[in-house]
Amino acid sequence: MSAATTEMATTAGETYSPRQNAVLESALALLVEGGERALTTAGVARAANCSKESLYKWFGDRDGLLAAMITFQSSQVRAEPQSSGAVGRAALRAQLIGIGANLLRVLAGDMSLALNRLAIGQARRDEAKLGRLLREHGRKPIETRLSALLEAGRAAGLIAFDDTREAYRTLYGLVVRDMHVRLLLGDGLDDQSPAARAEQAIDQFLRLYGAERTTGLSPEGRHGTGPAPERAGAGNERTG
Amino acid sequence: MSAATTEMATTAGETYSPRQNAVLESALALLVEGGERALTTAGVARAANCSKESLYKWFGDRDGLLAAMITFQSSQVRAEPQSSGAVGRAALRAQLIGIGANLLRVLAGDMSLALNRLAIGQARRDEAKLGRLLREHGRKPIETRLSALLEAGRAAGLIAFDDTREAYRTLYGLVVRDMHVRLLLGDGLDDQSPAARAEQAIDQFLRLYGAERTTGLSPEGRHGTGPAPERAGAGNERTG
DNA sequence: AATGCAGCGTACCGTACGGTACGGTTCCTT
DNA sequence: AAGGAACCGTACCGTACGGTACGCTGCATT
Repeated sequence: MSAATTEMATTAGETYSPRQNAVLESALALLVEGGERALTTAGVARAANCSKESLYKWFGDRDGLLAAMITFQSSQVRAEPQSSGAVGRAALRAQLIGIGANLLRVLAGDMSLALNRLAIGQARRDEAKLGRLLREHGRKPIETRLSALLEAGRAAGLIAFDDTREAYRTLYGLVVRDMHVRLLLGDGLDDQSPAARAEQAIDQFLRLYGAERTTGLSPEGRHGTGPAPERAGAGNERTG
Repeated sequence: MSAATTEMATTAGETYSPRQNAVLESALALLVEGGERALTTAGVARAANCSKESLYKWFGDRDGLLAAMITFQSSQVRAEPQSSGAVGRAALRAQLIGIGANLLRVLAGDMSLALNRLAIGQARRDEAKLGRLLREHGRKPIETRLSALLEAGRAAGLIAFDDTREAYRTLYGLVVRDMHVRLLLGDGLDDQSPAARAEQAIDQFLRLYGAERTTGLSPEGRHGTGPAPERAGAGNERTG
């Protein structure tokens, strides 16, 4: 923190000076510890040993600070080097399980939960600036990476699907289920380890999308989306 | 509002008088419209034409009001009469699709989103009173209902699973995927209709758990949970 | 050495909110 | 008719927060 204060830090778009980074880290720590209510401008200034005036000069206002925290945190996160080895059946499975387990660990992390709670708490019916930022910086990357892997698997003839996004979402649902929202609501983690959970989910996914051995499926059973019986649900529950 | 102010409203646990119900409805409307920041005691009092003093007498403090809003809202929601007709293959599928579509509609509703945003925004790493309330009142019911249906299907030999909760969660994940969190973060709805989405998901679920026609699955492929290769994920992403 | 800039710490201001107190009104009870 | 309970509307209080202004220090340039 003392070495090089002069270096400008490649100011590309949303990058900040080292001093500002340190301040943002303090703010993030504060957020993780005490939630949004702990994120007062005075509190951040005190925790980071900087002046409120500097905060406002650097980030504009409180919302700017919150936005900066999100972009900063996501910039800190670099995806692993994408081990793009040749894809075999087992290798694909292993890679999917690895990414799935990683996803679970990320979502269950204190930092991720705190930022998601912050963005969700701010979101209104129409406006959701922080939410958009978080979707853009937090979810897009993993979707891109997973989608690429899925398409590689398809190219290798290991899995079959028409719509990549559809397949990705199914995979996501099988892996994460309702864990994320439950954690956001303060529930505890599952007893199952991320690796075990991911393995189970990936095996289910491969059972649905695998193309290695033509199972005894009815021909129309693969991506059926035909007109449904509709059976309009009777009740009127509203409290998910 | 004038008719019967004397009737006590079966005061069982968390029930309120008609006047209080009306106040809570106003508060909920306020929450849906403007988010948590719109939920000031003065604002609620003004919107409901009541005095702040009454608010504090009835609900204790602001947190008590928030809790009351959740319990009230969930009390308003009664599950549909559970059409417990005889279960056939098609009937089970139709019922599952109906419940799934209903679930999607509920989760995407303004009221549900507003309450979830409220509870999530309040939640901290340790304390999450509202979150627990919401999980208890909002999610338990549908889990119970769906689980009962699944077990009925299993009893009829239509589907096979060991752990009901596991099966329920898989179903939930296939139906909801990441839609809920995306909506909470302010994203728009999918273009796909709830009914179509539910149908697709249920068909996937039945493909995984269906027992009607023994498909060409490897014997161990059903609920495999054996020790995994572990492949510890390399990266250190944190920003879900 | 003189100058200037960036930033720290503090004091300050206006506002908005949670919570309380009080007077007046309506309606029920006796 | 008298008394009282519930409740509305408003005024009030203390606090805490977002945002601004100012004086001071340390460092870099020249």
